[in-house]
Amino acid sequence: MLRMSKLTDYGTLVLAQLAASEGRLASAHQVSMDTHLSLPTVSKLLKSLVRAGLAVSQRGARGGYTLSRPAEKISAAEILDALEGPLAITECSSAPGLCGLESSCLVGGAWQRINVSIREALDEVSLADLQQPAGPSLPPDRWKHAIRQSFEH
Amino acid sequence: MLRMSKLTDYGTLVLAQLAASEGRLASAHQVSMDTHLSLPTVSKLLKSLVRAGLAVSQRGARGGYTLSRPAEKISAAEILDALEGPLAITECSSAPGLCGLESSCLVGGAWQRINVSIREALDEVSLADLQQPAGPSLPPDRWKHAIRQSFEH
DNA sequence: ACGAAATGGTACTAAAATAGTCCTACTTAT
DNA sequence: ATAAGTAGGACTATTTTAGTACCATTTCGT
Repeated sequence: MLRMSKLTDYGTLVLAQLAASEGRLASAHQVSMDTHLSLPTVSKLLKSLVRAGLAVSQRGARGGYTLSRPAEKISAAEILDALEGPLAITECSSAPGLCGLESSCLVGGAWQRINVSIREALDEVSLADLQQPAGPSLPPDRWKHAIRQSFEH
Repeated sequence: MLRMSKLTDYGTLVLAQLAASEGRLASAHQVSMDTHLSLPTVSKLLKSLVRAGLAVSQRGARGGYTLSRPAEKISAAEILDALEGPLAITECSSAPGLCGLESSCLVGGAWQRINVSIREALDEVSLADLQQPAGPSLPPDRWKHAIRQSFEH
């Protein structure tokens, strides 16, 4: 239903691999081997991640990549932002005025509100969390009512 | 960041319009006028919505569409499902075994868990909620910690 | 100083998903 | 009978996404 691109998914793997390297420099080649993703793809992703400030690079022979900060301080939301850009759940929601139907739109900012909610929630999930082996398959019930509550004012 | 297709967004408008017609039949033509969306597009959407069971149709002259149930009983999750299919946030997450990297994948079911969480939350939002004029711009703080909590076990 | 091993940046191509339209068949009220 | 509708599918164009390749730049090691 809600989708993120394959590249973003791969990007998470790449970041997880860097996290697993614990501060040591890892070359694109190495990461490619470890993740079983093609080198050009890994390379492209690492470049984006550096530009976004999630990873840092060391150039030259013996160069490579590391995380720019501990995995605990990198949020899922940042990963999405880095690799998908600041796209919003609907086109209208990225900026006001973009939507020609705005005035007559019955739905107003509903999806937008949901989007904001999801975003804030994703801010609270770190790369370290993403690496954890599968937790409980069903999230707590509180979750279930969370978006709901954002509509009750 | 997380995106849904334009058509799904339009579909929400169409449904909202049907809801606004309060049980009276509305033709595709009428809905098209009211929403300012092109007739072929509206038509296509309405057909999908009928197939998905969210709307019912009356054929023939004077025919048209209505919601299959009150707006309060139609969830945002159902709308997504109807118009986007049961796509998941990542490819892996739609079915186990699809992902060739599964065994070596460090990220495991993390995004999947997030996906489930979002989905359940969206189950609790109704079409009627979506129609409400903008509520508070910032959702309650509880929200902020919701996904977070699904990682604490 | 030189060469090998890296990253940086960009441009390009191919494939897939999306959006949008059109046509024909079927149904029903007047 | 005819007009006003929906049903369904096929088709096309556009846009996104994925993936690759190329060349420039930096740095280590000898």
